[in-house]
Amino acid sequence: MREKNSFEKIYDVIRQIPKGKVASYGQIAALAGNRRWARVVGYALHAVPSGSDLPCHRVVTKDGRMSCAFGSGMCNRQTELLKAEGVGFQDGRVDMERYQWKRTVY
DNA sequence: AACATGACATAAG
DNA sequence: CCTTATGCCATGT
Repeated sequence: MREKNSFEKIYDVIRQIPKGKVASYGQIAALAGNRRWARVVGYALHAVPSGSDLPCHRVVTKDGRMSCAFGSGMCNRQTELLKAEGVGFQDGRVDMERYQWKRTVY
């Protein structure tokens, strides 16, 4: 099974997301190497193997909202999980300005 | 190889 | 705010 490079990078980036923070698809895609991978990121999460440590609930859209396409209406569950991690929500949306993970760049 | 679909982003109306 | 269109990449049929 030859793992695709893209997926590995994407998974790696997502795994680096600290607790209590969230990252958007575009953000992850950009950190993975290309921002056009936003779709691939979504596909990667959909293709994530079961039992992975991938905090998919920390991955949100640019609106700070999930696409509700997780399980069967688990979208609300993700929000709860994030709140439990200390992420603040506003109007059903994450306060991206405060909780969007900003990769410590040097 | 071709077409269609997708857990997205951005632009334009 | 919503819909439509385009881009980009991967996967399934």
